[in-house]
Amino acid sequence: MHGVIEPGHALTLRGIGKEFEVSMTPAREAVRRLVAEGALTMSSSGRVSTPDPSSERIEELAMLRSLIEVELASRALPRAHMALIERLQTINGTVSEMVARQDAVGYIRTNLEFHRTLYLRAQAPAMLAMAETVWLQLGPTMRALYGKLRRKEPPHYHRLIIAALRAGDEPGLRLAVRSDVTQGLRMLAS
Amino acid sequence: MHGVIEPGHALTLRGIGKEFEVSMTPAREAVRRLVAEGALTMSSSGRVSTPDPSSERIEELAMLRSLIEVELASRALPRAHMALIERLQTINGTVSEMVARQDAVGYIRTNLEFHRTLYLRAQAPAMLAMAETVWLQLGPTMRALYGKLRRKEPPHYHRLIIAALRAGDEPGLRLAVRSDVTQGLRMLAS
DNA sequence: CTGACCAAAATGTGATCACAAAAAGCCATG
DNA sequence: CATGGCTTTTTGTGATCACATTTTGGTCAG
Repeated sequence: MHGVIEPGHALTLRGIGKEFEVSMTPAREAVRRLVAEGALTMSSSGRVSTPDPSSERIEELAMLRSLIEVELASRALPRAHMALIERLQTINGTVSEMVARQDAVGYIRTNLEFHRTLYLRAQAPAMLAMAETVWLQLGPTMRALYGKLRRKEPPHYHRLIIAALRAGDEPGLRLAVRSDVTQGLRMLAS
Repeated sequence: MHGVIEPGHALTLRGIGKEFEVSMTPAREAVRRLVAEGALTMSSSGRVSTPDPSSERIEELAMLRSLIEVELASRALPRAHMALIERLQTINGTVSEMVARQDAVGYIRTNLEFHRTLYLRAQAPAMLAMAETVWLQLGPTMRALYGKLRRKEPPHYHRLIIAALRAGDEPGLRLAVRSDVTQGLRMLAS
């Protein structure tokens, strides 16, 4: 989810087992789960690797993020108090720091933390779980994306999200979230 | 997914293994996958059972169906030719037959087949997979719902969907799909 | 240098087992 | 008749093994 592993990287059950000092059985169960969630892909022969989605699939996943996360943000809006907004600003500061430090994994992690913090307020665990499933599928891809666009400034749309939350502006919030989610991935898909 | 098992039904690894004439290992892997997809829930002690979602969770899942399936239908619309519409009408006839026969499982299966047939035209496998994951979570619940409302007439909104497809009416299609998806589940959630 | 072929190594699968924890019965006690 | 405690049974977990298949690596012919 955090882009620690690049797209298309192959994994083996025995390798995972050795890495975490367990036998093949727990490694197999973990891999099965991750495959079911789309975090890993399994070839016809049973080998697993991180997904390397086509641009069409990336576009679909971006649309799913947009659909689900806009709804989550919208549900979080009426419950977003000052303490939450301040927390989001703090996290956003960390995001900027990661950008300045050129830390791809740190950037992805804190960026997702920003979104998750907001969406937790929506009190919608099933929808949040679904959103996180999509994040899982996009993890390696987001890392590759970060390497491509070499951004130097912190995310613009995060500021718009915070501003819309502060103003209680629902249409503005929906637009800002959609833009933030779509922005980077649209570039990678093309 | 088809409501063969009622909500809250408990399953055991050895029982599943015996039922399908395999050892515990394949049963475990299947259960792990189904738990990851939300088709089964796992207690803290590792026992698995069919989900029996709260009304809040049902409402969330209905919203997810609505968000995803409206988009799928919208994408399928420009590609929906006469052959597809006729096929949908045939399936819809089978749905009516299942309603008349009071066959809950048959009704759920053909109803989902109606939706899947339409959405396949959207050429969006990731979105379709996500929708099917939601169906999986709602399977047992839909069976319980069918027992509650004892419907006698075939689904009204399916006709609206077909009519909108025929007319190329996108707003009408979106509304019809949203209504069809929400209709039954809203009743169960309350 | 390239490609095909073959041997060797690596890998996933399914089965079985021992063990600890949890659930289910069961019995005595109030 | 209900209830608390104890025993028995059931259940999931992790480990290990044999086996079939796939992948890999190297070698040789063209």
